[in-house]
Amino acid sequence: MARRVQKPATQVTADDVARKLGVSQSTISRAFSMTASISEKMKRRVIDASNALGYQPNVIARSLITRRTNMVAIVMANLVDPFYPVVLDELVQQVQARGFQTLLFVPSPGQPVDDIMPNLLQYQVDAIVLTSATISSAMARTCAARDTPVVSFNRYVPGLQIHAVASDNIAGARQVADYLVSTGHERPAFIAAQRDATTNIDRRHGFMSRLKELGMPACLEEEAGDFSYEAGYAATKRLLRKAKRPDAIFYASDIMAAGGIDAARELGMGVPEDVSIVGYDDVPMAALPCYSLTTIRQPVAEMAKVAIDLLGLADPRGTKSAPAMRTIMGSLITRSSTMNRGTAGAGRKRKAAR
Amino acid sequence: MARRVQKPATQVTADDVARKLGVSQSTISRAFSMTASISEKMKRRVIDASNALGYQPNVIARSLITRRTNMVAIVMANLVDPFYPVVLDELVQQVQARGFQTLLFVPSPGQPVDDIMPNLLQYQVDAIVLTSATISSAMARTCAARDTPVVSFNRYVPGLQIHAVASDNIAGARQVADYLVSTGHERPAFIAAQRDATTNIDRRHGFMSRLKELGMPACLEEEAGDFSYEAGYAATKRLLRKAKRPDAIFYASDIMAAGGIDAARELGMGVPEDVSIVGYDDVPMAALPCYSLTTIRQPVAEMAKVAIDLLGLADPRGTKSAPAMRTIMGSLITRSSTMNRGTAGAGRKRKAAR
DNA sequence: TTGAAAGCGTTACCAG
DNA sequence: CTGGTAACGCTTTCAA
Repeated sequence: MARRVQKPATQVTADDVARKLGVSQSTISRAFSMTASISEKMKRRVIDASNALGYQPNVIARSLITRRTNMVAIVMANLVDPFYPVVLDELVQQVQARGFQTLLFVPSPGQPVDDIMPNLLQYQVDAIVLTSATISSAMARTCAARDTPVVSFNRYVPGLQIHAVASDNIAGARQVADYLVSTGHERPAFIAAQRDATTNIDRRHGFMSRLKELGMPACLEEEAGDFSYEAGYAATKRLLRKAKRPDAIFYASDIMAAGGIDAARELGMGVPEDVSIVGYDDVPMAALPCYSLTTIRQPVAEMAKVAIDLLGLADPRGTKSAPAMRTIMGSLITRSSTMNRGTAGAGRKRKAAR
Repeated sequence: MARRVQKPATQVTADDVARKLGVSQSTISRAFSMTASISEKMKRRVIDASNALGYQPNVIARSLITRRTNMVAIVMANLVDPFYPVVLDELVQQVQARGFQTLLFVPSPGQPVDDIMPNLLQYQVDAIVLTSATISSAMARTCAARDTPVVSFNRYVPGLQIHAVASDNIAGARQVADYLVSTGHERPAFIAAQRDATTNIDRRHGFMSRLKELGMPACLEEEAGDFSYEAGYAATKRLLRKAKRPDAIFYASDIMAAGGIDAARELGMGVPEDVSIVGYDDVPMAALPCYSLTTIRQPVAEMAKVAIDLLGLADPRGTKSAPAMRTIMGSLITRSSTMNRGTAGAGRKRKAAR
């Protein structure tokens, strides 16, 4: 039996196609470019021969000379919170729709994003999307010097010279305050996540300041520490065990609110009978019957579109726009984790009278 | 005021560093290679000068000559099912831990993976991971010809010449059958997802065949159509409205089972009092108090490790191993969506007697 | 250990 | 419209 000769497994190049057709290698290149001029007939011959030989242009070699890799880096610091798979999905769709590919980076827990940036820049990505993560201003300058646009999704750092897209957290939180007051709640509380996250800061501030405007006395507050189910659960237990219990709790995020609902129920309290619960994000989970969570819906698809648009991928070497901050309006989705407690003053009586 | 000259924004190359140091460009290259021989002193000088100038090797240029991009493509057909974010997280961690980067592809709904493979191969990725997706045998041959290893995660196609990793779906489903029978269930049912998905086929078969072995009469069955909450919900409503109702339902996946629990409750039935519910995957959601779902836990971290190991990324141009199929044992996690209905025969009486 | 030179596979420019 | 030739930024022989 003849020993099978090992196939070289070397890749088919434009030269191979050129040789087969007896034309120059440049011609092969032109057949795959939409700007170069080439006759229809020749183009057909090249395409056919390429298919026959299994030739595909090597985009790595191409990007060496065009200086564009057609890759967008997406940094995802968090895949556990159910909000982020949705975000990733939308971002990737937007990237791919523009003919680009996604290079995904997931920092290991605790790893600062600045650490992975050099690595990422080595790959010569055409743009960078950061989700729930920020970089130092030094790193922002490095990116600017390289003409690599950066957009921060769902977070921003005031003064940092990069693009940013977020839902209007302040306006959203104000809507929650308006809604809770108009439905007769009298002792609202806020459960906070990371102190320094802009999402947390703005939602807290919008909520608190609007309550004050509405003449509501001091709002209760509890620090959960981070945006997790467990943190929301624990903070809620602490809060509801206090003497002066709130009749409504607004959380910095949906997943925290879910933990809150479960905590309240475990304490024998009804949601919304004893306490109304409001989240922020409108993750898929919020619509489940066991939570049926009133929340602010983040328009993720639109936010993703705006974010990718800001990168200006369309115009190669085009004018990089100045860092812009875009905030997009969310909308209040009312479900059954909240209830109308009667207009302020009439209070519980009105409900009982029905 | 002098008009500022526009910075060329050209990247710093090894040549720039070489010029500054008065050495050859090869020396710069050697300083960043761990195999090349270079004096410690020179290496220091190069590294220092590189930092000063902000030089970082261009990995794109490197990969053109090394023929390795250090990129692994991950194809994620589904990010909606909560099982997949977990999978993606683990896979990316494994990829990054080996010093590789992830090129992520999300096919648009309905787009066959075969369509995006050429695109993906153009990027010269060193390996490919497919999750809940399959490719044609022609495409598998193309990859083999290019020496690009492919592993299918959580799905396999018998006879297809690519690696595959999955939990032992047959054994897992058998465990469910054993458990339900031993806890006194007498009318088990199975709710199926896609007919052609190997996960569905194996879970169904393992369950059915074990029930038969245990002398259980014909198992009820309902087709949900796909692996979604909505499909599980709808199929459960159909099933529970029938005259002969099951006392336990095993679903092809957790998210379907969650839909099932909600459907049962909506019909006024108690879970587990009226019907026990069992899922498969052990997604984070399964542990929530409102579902507290009995399920088979897929050892995702271990599966991801095995999958990436199969790609043989460690040895460059090394011996590509023959296509292997690895199945990994899952474990039964019992929670309160199931209950003990007493040993068969004693049946409900025993429970009532307590 | 170091330098010079030859590629890697492509695009882009310049003649014809 | 087509063919030659010079990059792109790097790694890798081969000599010195």
